[in-house]
Amino acid sequence: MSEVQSETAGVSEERDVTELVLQDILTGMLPAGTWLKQIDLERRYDCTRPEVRRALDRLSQKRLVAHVPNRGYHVYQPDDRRAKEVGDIRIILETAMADMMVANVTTDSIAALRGLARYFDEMTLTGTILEHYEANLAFHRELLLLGGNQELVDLVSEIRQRTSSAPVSQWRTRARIEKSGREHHMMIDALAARDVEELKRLIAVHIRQPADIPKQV
Amino acid sequence: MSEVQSETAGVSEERDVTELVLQDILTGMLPAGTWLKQIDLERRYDCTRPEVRRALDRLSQKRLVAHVPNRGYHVYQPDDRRAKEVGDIRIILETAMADMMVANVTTDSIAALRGLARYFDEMTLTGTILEHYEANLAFHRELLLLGGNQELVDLVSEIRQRTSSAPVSQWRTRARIEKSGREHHMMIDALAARDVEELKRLIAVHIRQPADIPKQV
DNA sequence: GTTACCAATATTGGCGCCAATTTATGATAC
DNA sequence: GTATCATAAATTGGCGCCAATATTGGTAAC
Repeated sequence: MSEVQSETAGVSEERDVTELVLQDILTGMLPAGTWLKQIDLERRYDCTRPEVRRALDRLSQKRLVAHVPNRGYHVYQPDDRRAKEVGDIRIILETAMADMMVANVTTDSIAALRGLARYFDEMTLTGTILEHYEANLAFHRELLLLGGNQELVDLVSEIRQRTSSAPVSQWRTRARIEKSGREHHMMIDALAARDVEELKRLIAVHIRQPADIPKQV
Repeated sequence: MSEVQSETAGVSEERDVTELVLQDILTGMLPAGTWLKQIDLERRYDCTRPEVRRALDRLSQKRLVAHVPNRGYHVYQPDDRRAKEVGDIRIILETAMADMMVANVTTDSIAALRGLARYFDEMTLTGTILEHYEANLAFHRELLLLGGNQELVDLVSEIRQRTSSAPVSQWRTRARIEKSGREHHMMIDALAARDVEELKRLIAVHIRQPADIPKQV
């Protein structure tokens, strides 16, 4: 009864292995193409074999890792065509919500968004990759929530993961990250000004991540 | 060695249990709210415990069944709000593709669609619920394929399953089904006429499934 | 020196058992 | 007669073992 639940990081032990592997893929700690040997994961996350297997199965359902029968699982190699298509889908969904967002916006939600945008900027400087990634997610989640379609919010979060498995290539330059931060604030401005068309334009540009990425030869 | 593999449906034995459970949910053979006891499924599909568990885990990831720890899994109770939201998402995605569809349409694709629409009509009369469901899926898949976004096709197929778990309520009346069949052909007509706006309107109406369903009191 | 084949090792993946928890049933007390 | 508690049955879910398969390294032959 009076048993201590955990020492310090007890909660993290409790957490699902799937989440841990997912995070390591998203942060680039497990690069694309890496073979995920069950024994390695077992030791890495200090968990049992069935837990590892369930995590791998779930991630392969989400198409984040690929499964080759009798060979194992490896991190999905990002595909240019797929990345573009997922980007297009996100633009369709998120710009379609722009009207609703403007209709539902309040001073409170503006304030909340501004706070999340600032938090993102902070994390750019002081946070870990994961914190930064999640700050970005939180902002876009809050923004989309204004659309009033909960299912759509979840869906976008979901498909977001499908190509962000290439965090290195997309978030490489500091210039790009800082541009993202500015774009967040510009979106809030457009929202406050009730300018639907400008908001749509900004969302599309933001998702497309225009090719200012220096082609490393 | 000369052992007979199976009596008749030998191939179906080889198939994934997840698919089988999914089909039974979709066809209404396992109604919403049903508790899916592992032993029952084990016997029903003649498979092992781990197979059942993996199937249940996958389906709960897809939000088709709900998991209550230490209590088991049960078929998801369809939620009106969610159903509406998923419908809205489908309308956004599928109407957004209308321009591309019209741009990419050929006489061959018209012919293929016409064939699938006719096949759907046939299945209305002679097919099983599953065949009918799949004929419908095949038509919409082929239609969406014209949009040129493979990821979007898969995504729609996926989210389609999220609410079609209430097949009874949506496909109840024969009148509604026949109306669906006619709408398919009207979509093809609009496509052949390169009429984007009409196509969008038809898609929206078709997905929305206007309330001609007799409210059973 | 190189290539092909075979053996040893490592990894995957299927299967079943047992502990923990929950639910149903029956008995007893009020 | 009803409510409550205890005991028994059933169900879930965690864990580990073992067979099947792929990979790697070594050896021998050309």
